[in-house]
Amino acid sequence: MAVTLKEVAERAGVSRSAVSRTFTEGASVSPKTRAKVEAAANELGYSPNALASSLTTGRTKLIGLVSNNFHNPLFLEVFDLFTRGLQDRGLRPLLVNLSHETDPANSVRMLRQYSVDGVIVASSTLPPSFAEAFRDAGVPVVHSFGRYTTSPHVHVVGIDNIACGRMAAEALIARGHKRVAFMGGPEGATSTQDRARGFFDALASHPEIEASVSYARAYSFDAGREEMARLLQSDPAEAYFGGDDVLSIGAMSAIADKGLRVPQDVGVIGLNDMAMARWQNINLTTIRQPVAEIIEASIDLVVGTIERPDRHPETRLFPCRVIERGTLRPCPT
Amino acid sequence: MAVTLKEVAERAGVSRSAVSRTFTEGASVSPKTRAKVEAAANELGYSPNALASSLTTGRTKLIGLVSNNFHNPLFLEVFDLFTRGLQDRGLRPLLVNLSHETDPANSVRMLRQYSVDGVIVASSTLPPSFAEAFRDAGVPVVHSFGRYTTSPHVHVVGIDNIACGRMAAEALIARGHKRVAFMGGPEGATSTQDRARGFFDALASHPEIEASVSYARAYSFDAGREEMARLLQSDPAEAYFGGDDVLSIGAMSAIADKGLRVPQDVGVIGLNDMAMARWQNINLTTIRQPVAEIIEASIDLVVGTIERPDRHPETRLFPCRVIERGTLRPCPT
DNA sequence: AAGATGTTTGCAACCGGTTGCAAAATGCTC
DNA sequence: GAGCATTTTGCAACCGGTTGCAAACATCTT
Repeated sequence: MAVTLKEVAERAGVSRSAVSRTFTEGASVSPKTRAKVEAAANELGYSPNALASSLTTGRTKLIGLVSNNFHNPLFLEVFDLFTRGLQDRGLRPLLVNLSHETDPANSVRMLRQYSVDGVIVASSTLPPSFAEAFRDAGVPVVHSFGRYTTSPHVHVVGIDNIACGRMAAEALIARGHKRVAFMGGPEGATSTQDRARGFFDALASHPEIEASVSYARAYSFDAGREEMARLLQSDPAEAYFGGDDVLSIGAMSAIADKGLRVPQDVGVIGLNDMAMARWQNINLTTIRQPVAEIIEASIDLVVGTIERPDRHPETRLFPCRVIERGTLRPCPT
Repeated sequence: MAVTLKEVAERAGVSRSAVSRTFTEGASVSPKTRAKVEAAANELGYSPNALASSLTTGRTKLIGLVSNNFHNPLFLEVFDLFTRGLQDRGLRPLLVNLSHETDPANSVRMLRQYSVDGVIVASSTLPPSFAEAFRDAGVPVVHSFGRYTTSPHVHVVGIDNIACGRMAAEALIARGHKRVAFMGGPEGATSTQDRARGFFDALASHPEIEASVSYARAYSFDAGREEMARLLQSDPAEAYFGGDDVLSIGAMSAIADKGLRVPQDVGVIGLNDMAMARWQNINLTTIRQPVAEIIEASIDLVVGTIERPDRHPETRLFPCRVIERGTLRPCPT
């Protein structure tokens, strides 16, 4: 079915090597043969088989894009940016949906079978050991939206979740709240753990402020709504740091159902700044995660590691900032 | 770096063929050699190179998943289901983000370079000619969420958008509305054209009902909001069929800002039933598109076409149904 | 015009597998 | 244990490319 090198070579009256070289960047071909080859290739509609060439070059230009966040609207933006960013560099994303899988062995084996040049693990909930399994298998890897560790074994790109937690606490303090709370995602998610830690760190120097914590069972609307409904049954806090935007939106839905107003009765600050947060009917005050920068850096890093595999593991953290909208009362002036 | 067939063969003391055959379904190997080979393979951590074998078998198990809908929350569900469904069948999705590209030539060339076994075009806005370009190149293809045509040139799986438009009109009529309107997505999108057609078809037999139409510039929150804000400046209809859920949610935001209530002052019915539609703070009455069934059928169809490439183009349309929630007043009894 | 230099070319081996074929091994029957 | 059918095995060619190497060719000196 497909046209091969050999057919082009015969038609152009040259050797197979000549054809191969015409399609290889920086190979030695005279303008004359190149012209002959290109003419023949056009007539036949030839384009080289990337997989066959990968056998000898050792490069497939395939990048495994591994994620378990297929229910978080932020990740639609993430996939959009990753696929575009990779395509712009001539790379192809091979998507792996982890869903409930937590053992990296299968993913590692599968992606090695396809000889991916590198892997990007895009997840804020997977443990660092997941990405490390790829490194151990000799596959260049970066953990995007991953957890910061002081002695990383793999490249990590993301935000400083501890700093974000702190930032959220400070935002609530600055608004004069005396009873605040952190409503996290699942307790096992690394991002939740870190955000909680930063949140309470910042509050440590404010003993006058009462703080509490609870965890939703998932980063989802329903979980946020349920958890907030539960919280509102007893004595709720004045303002909540929701571990994620969707969670916060769910929480706000429970607050509204209870007949309370946001931000007058209960304040909410989210995290992520997904597209939906700025919808006027949601208008969520939140902490913005610079998704585009994180993704750019992740791609740069994986490409860099492909070129120099022994490169030292690096952590790139991007600063977040509070986006003022309507779910937190203004700072007293 | 990677372990090869040859090394396993040497270690097991057998020929390369023997090793190949142990990893090939249904090949002839004695239990004894199989055991030797498996032992050696385990010790070395060998797993066969899928790309190399594809050279001779002609199968890569790669499926191109082509889409331009990276801003529609429904498509997060779509990608989730596609990736899982493909993985469950041992296939690997190679994701292609079309963004602004409308010429299929590049995608076709690229996916042929990677010898994908088949392609799924997942888009409700691309014209049929897009998928046809793959078929013309000899690549098995199905257009998922595509437009129904009476004499299809490629497999199409989706919904009957004309029937959906009709269903929406009937829902509004049943509720006793006398002034209704269709607020579509971009006028060029095939899905919008068909939904409009069905909507007005159904109204043709109800001359007493006044109907109007307008188009938002995109299937997005902002576009829906803008368009509805414009509509509300003059004399609005009693109830709107929004061409899509996100569009409808945007429209409702404009309605709320104007101080009008849904459904008492203005009714809204959407289309898709994306996860968000059932969020209690949105609670959108909408027409449900059976996404999971569409995706299952798409995968079945592309797999079937890979096995029998000359298979006659087929159209599989799935029935939609109205999901009653809170944005349309109840039917008078 | 011969020699030195640089460029272009084809040969042949290789990348990591698969597979048709014939030889070797095995299992059965008598 | 010979004779036969059946299964298992290895050889060698092939899939569609790339690349080191040496020969062929072109270009430039002197």
